[in-house]
Amino acid sequence: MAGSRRQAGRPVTPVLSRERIAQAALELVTLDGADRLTMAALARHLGVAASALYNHIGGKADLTALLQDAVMGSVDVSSLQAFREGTGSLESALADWARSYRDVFAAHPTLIPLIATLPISGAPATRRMYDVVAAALGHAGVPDQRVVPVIIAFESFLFGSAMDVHAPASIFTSQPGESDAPNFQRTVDSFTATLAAGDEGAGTAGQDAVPEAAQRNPYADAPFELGLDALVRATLRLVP
Amino acid sequence: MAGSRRQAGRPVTPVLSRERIAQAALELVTLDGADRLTMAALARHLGVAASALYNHIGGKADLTALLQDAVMGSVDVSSLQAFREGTGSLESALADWARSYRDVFAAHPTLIPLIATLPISGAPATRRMYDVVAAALGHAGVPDQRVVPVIIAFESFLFGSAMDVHAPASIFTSQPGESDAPNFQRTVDSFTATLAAGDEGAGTAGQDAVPEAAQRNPYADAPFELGLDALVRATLRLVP
DNA sequence: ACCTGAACACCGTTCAAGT
DNA sequence: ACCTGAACACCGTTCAAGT
Repeated sequence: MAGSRRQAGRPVTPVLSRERIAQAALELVTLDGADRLTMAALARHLGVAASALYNHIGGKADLTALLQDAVMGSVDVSSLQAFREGTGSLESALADWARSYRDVFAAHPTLIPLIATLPISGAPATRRMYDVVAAALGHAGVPDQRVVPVIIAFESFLFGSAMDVHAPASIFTSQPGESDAPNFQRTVDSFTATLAAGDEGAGTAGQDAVPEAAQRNPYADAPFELGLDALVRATLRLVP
Repeated sequence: MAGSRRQAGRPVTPVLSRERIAQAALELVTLDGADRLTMAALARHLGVAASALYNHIGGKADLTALLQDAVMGSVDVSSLQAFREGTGSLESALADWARSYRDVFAAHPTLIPLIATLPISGAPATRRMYDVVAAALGHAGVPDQRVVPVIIAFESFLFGSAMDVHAPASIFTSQPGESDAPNFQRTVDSFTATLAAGDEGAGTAGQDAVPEAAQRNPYADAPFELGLDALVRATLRLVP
């Protein structure tokens, strides 16, 4: 216990690097959520003092940028790449990419607000992803000046949808007292009833502070597919 | 200076209330952004000690719920209401509502991550808004079990779009060094070129810590209108 | 160059003491 | 019931001191 501390002063071989820090941060976020990603916790996870991190990263904003690239890099663009090379349809390639994108961020919901408003310059993996999407859209015949609006419209929807995955399902369980909003309540009941067939009553279980992916809102998938279909159709309509 | 402090003990007439707190919080957020909304700052704004707030609200989460309702209540649903009563088209009513929704949250971008994942129970103004939307969709002939997915798909897109309004415009100004992502870069140039006509070079001005609405991303509107059109069309397609 | 450990100015929240 | 003020366990960040 007492002897396990590293002595002060420069170690013979560096303990940290931007890569090690990024990886540890991603592990921590995946385990505990971004709320628990503090400089102190990250340092503990790496076995160093918190101040040691500042030898490698500029601060917490810099750490966030590292995380962004690590997460974006795991979005699956293989279908789009294949389409660009002549295999498959734009329709299914876009859908595959969008579902992967949403899944990746649904697995890290607390990261979304951090990442959604971040510039992509200096985030190589992110730029690479955009490039593949742009190339595929161009290959399909979408006019150049329409490509960026398409990508951003998708992205806005994907970020929002990823957040919705973790909206508490209790959105739809109205309190006995509050029977205002009768129109909304009726449509909610109708919607949940259609899902109830073939679904064990998901909702009441797992209340405590469970890590991220735990309480997945079962009502998020139908809206996602509806919006995705709408955006894919709009994109196809842009091809002359 | 020395005599302006309130003495300890219960004041003859209460200084605070949930309403006063909510209003002050909204003022503070509008002025400085949600980052600067701390219990201490809020208390200072109200002229009380921070601990006094806990006599009226449960904590910061409770404060956020108060804010949610205050903000949601300012979304304009009059077009949807008019449509339900027989005036206008669903198409334009939905678009009016969506633009208002986006504008409201674009004015409070830092609030989005807080609100997007919040339950709506116990938020009366929010429930009222949903009710109007649901009633309008029902009046147009959208089947009951499809109403909720439509609303959530819109909402996901609207939250994402509101965030995009405040994405730094520098997303599109690539560093001289990084000329990877050539496909993306070409479409970016093409997009910004089409906007350049009739636009004073927005972008380089206003770097410092300006309050919320200051740096509005000029490239956010075209993607928003594209996605909005896609979702409106998808909604109309649901009417038998 | 790269680490430790103390220090600083914050944060949200609790609680005894006052009226 | 409703306020003050001290206190607690945090936060991110800085910096001298070590090697």
